[in-house]
Amino acid sequence: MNELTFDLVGWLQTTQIFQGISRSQALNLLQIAQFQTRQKDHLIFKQGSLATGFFVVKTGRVKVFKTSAMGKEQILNIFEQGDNFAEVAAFDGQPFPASATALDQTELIFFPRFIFLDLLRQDPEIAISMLISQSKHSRHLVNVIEDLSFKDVPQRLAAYLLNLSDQKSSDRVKPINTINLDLTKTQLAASLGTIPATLSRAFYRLSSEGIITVNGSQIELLDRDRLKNLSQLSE
Amino acid sequence: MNELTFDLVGWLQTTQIFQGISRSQALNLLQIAQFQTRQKDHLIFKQGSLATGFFVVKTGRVKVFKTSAMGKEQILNIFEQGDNFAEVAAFDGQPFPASATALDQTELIFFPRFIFLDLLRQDPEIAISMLISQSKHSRHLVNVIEDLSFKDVPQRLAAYLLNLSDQKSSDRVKPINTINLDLTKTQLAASLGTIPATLSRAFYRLSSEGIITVNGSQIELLDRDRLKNLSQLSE
DNA sequence: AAGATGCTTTGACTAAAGTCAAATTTGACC
DNA sequence: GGTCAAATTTGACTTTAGTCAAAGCATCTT
Repeated sequence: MNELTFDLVGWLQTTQIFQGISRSQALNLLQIAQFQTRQKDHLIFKQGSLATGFFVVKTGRVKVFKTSAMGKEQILNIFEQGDNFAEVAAFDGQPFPASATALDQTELIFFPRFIFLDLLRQDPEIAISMLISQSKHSRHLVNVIEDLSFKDVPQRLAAYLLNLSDQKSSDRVKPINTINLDLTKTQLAASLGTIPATLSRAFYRLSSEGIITVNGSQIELLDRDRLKNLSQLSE
Repeated sequence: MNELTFDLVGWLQTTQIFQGISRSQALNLLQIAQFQTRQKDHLIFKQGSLATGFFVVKTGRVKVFKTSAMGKEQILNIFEQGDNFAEVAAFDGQPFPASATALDQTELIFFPRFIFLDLLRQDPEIAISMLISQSKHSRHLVNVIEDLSFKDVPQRLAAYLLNLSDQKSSDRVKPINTINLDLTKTQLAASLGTIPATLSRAFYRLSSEGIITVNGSQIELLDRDRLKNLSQLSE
């Protein structure tokens, strides 16, 4: 057991999906797991290709997205350290319903499908963790549908900004109102189901109404109440 | 073991989620399961309420949907005989992300959360069935997002009609081109993320272009090729 | 520092879909 | 068969978002 492996075991036990796993199980898993790295913007898998397993993000971020025939992109989810993704395809054995690329330089751990299915049979607790994880992903997808169906672009932006601020403020008493976008505006547009030009106008609208201040990727939330109101009042 | 119970055991073994379950396990399950019926249009659960388990549809159909502050409805999924739904909330213990009502007179089997978790621990195969089922549901949600983000209303309608026709034709050599809508047009609008007025205009567009004929809820697909083309060429 | 590349913003325009209300059709039930 | 309520369609209009192209910024490299 070299030091690298030792660290990984402990780390793996902190992930959502493998919390509660035993050391020896984790070690077994890591024998089988494949370590991969991806440079920024490089492909991890492509929509329609055959899925042979799923991934856990060791470092960096991954975007999972669909591309339309006309080249529009819709980001479905962004995964960070400790998140697992692409379980869907790993379980039903169908092709990936979406593509994935690295947003940063990224280290991934890949778990082949069949081996993982064996593990689930041995340890139902992992299956339950996986079910919980899938539930979270489903909730997120339902949220995206809700946003697309009910909210206009400024409302989706307002909701995104509040969310981002809440995330960054999670360990504080008072919320942080000056936030830095963790995505380029082009990527943000693709997350919100729109295009850069329209997002730009949404930023303009919110600033001209005095709700936020925009300075490049630094956004200041001037009026959380109005922002919240806007994000909830929908079609 | 009365005759009713006997039938149910066999039936339960044919559902996606309990296929492969043993007779004795199925019997145990049915001891715990709660049988419910709902009249047409009656509520099954409401968005935000606490989830204590999940359902299997015995007969009838169930729509799962979100409602916006302004009263617009977005149907997320429609479940039929043998389908399970609301697992998401059953697993993570959070409130239901959406509401559900019966589309027809409906018989449901309800499985309480904790008892089901026990079962998963005893029988990992059921956990795997559940993971596969969740994967299917996730794929469906991704499809809805794709439609909302990439397709205009006539395109979504075209895709829906083709899909419906394919479903009904599944056991035939030649596809059935005369189909009956299984939803009212108001419900269909809510499925496609639009409103009745807009859907009506989409039906008009497709008929005026000679792609379909509309006669109330009976639709004839006149030109499958153009329909397919339309449904795929997107933004 | 200059250039090149890629991201973002803006303008002018078009197209899509929603709003609201009125008209019409449909189906269910006496 | 007639009546009512609900569902659907239509019309006139407004709002929202997309298209396309040009201009403006930023950043990274050499």
